Amino acid sequence: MSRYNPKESEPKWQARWAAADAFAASKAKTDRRYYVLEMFPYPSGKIHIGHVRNYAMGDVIARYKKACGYNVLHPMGWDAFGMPAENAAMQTGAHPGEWTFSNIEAMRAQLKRMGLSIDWSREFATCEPDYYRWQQAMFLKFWEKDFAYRKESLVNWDPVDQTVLANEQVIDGKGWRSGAVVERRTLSQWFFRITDKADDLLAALDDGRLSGWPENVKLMQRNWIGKSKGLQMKFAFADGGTAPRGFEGGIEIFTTRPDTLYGASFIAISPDHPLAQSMADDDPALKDFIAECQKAGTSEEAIEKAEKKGYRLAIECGHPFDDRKLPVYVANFVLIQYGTGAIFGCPAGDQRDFEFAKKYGLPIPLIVLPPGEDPQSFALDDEAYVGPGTLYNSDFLDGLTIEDGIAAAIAKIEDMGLGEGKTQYRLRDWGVSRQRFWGCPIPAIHCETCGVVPVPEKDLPVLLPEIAADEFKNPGNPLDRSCADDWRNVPCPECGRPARRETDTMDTFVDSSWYFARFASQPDDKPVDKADADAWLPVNQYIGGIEHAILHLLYARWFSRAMKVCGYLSVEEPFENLFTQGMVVHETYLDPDETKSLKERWIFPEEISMQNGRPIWEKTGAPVIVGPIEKMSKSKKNVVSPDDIADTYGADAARWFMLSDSPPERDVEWTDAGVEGAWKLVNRIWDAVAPATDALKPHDFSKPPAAMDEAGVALRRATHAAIAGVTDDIEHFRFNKAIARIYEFLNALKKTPPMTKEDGAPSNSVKAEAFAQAEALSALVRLAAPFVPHLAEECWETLGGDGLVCDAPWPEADAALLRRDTITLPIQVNGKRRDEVEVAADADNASVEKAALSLDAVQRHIEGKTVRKVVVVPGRIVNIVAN
RNA sequence: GCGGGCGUGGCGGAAUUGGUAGACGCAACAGACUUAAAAUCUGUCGGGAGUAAUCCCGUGCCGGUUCAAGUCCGGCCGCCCGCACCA
Repeated sequence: MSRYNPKESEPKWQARWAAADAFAASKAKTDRRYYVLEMFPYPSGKIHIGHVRNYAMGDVIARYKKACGYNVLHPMGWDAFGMPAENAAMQTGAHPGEWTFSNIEAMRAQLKRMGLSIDWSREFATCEPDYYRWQQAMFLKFWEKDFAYRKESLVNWDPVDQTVLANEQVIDGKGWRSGAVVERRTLSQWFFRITDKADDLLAALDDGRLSGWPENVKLMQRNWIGKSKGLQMKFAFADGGTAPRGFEGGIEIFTTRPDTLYGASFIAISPDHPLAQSMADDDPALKDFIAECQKAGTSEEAIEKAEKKGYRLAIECGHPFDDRKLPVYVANFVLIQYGTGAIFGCPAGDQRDFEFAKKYGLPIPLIVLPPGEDPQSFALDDEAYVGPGTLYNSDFLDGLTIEDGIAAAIAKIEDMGLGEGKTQYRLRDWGVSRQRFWGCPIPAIHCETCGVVPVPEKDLPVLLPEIAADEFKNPGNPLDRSCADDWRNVPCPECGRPARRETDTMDTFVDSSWYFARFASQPDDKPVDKADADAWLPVNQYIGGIEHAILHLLYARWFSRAMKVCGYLSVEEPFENLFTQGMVVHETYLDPDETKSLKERWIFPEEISMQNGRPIWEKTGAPVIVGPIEKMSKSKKNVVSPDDIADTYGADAARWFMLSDSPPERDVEWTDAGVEGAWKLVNRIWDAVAPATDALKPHDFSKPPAAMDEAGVALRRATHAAIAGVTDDIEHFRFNKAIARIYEFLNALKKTPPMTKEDGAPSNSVKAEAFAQAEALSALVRLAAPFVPHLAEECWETLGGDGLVCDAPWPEADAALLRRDTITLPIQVNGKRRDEVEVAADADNASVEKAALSLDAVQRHIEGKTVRKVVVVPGRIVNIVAN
């Protein structure tokens, strides 16, 4: 019997699929369609095993749905703009585009080796003008609709890389890449007005529109949007005469606890608050204080340890309800980004305010009485009280619960015309400007006379200019240097006078916010054709890493809404079902030589061999230190190459291993033993199929023979149980269990005596037993096909199946074979299993009880006792209670 | 600090959602084949007692509900993730 040879088989079947155009999504037949999408890769250079896991999952779904008769769209492309290309350019002097496209070439070849059922005709890269020009067109539309706007904003500025950094890219106050201390600058930046949709983005998480999303992702988005209801109100200055110019009206604050207004003892504003900035002009000490606040780290520890500090201003505010005067501080713990950048301090009800009041000797009026406390004797220890209770010392609020107090206080303030109930969001508008070259140019022109003017649509695309390779070696954005003057200097589209292009490009998250729509429809005169996009969207199954739980998935949801308003498409929620898969992790290995720096001590797994169960470094023959199991990363060198795996075991084994054992949402550890196990499985399937040449041919599977021996019936039952089980498991993303069932089925199949002639040749008879075996093999191959597609084709051909197995229909379970005439019930006495009994499946409780009580083991255990109760759970269990 | 999740053999993990704990795989051990190894096949494989039949214990710990708890409830311990001076 020949051994299965993936090196020959895999390229052969890949070529056949391509020749048959097997995975092209049909444009016409969208009534029974299914759109499977895995988050498209950044072309970093090479596919890693994590990609293999991600795409293998999507491929199982895509192949399964195709077999079920769906018109499947399963595309692939490249998230191709971004910093790494520019960093590579900085190092090598090559154009970022060159680097990107050569990576795409390499990675496409690697992906094709994995045998994915991709419709490659729809492939694109976001850095291609055919893609980004439509992004520019939509940008203009968004601008027109006021979804895109410019504003001055405080940004994290990396002085070495000379670019703005997202908050996530600032680590301990330093740039994640350059390590330079990040500065805070005010820059005029482009924003998308995502906060306008905050309420709907939040509502959809809870009203069933995203019922196909995992709870943890929804929770993260909920927290990120961070809705809180409260009161926004103005504290007037106690002496209007002293108010600085422009701030005469008072200080606007936001609070979620207006019920505690009587507990107010000070007002605090952020160091970045305009009032603080303005007053600092005449107050050098305040200026110093503000500068000091801005220097402080933003890391977790820095915040936790940071002392509450304030600077008392020479102004006071009046209390809205009585004649108290409240001092005004600039305080380091008040954030400009949230609410109004100003608060009223209620020390008794807020720990930060409490610490602040203690430090500056401010009063701490008690206003919430915890349940069961005596108003005369209740006192705070060393903490604010934030729990439930009744309001007191609060005039018209006395005796109310916190909830009622909030409503009453808001009503009163509204009556007085000082403010109103308001909902605040933590979510901020999306800053999309990046001072980078390798991104989608923002189609705007700055004119001294006309201001910021949109590039006329007829002038799109604004292409990235040709830049001499040398220029990339300098930090910063070449678009904003003289080398780009030919591109940068343009006449104003409105007045015709000399003007300058916007040199910022768009955040790459913009590129990935609509690519799924472009996969569905790629007209050459607009972003998408509405009818085509509507026919395919929403994506039925989206699969990707949990690291995109917030930003990408939130931006894409907003972008769909914006596109809908602009008339490009009709869906608001682009992803019907979302699955977030776990990472691939691997052991790390370290050179024991501690004189080297840690960074230099990591060793690639391929340099390790096992001797007597211990890892040895081939280079030295000496043992290495086994480090922790971690996410595969280049820096720790704990990576394995999908190409090497495919060379050794084939793509099928790699795919099988990535989906077996661990549940898909959990991390999986890559081990050599694991992939070897998968390789064994490939061979076991092949060994089961190989002797059965053309075994399918004599049979009409729609007409099972009436009579069959016991082994045949048992095999048919196993076949149909496997079909039902695997189908259910795939539907529910339980690939590890689907695989376990295939193993079980294979074990059952191998226990059945082979039904071939003695000389090993296939039986051409239509004997019932041969039918059962042929049916089992046919099902086995089709059930395994989504996981190990190349092997399945080879098997299908051997068995004499019609056409390609990737075009074959999914097997259907016969319900009659899933039903059992008799079942085995476990029998418990006092909750402990003592025996089991075989009864008719439809036996009534009385006869089951009788059968159970007649068992020897049961009699032994109830001897000398009285049977108090017999619990019969039909089809499940019997429990006899005796004492 | 706030929010969420998880804890099952040597390991990855199953357990139809309250009903036979340990499916399936990996590793290990024993045997068959082989001059030998690899591959393959067969068997054993949570702990303890016993020749055996069988019995006792066992899902992080303590308690509770129930005929019945890995699963539900309360309280601890440990690990992981997200957010974080959000007023």
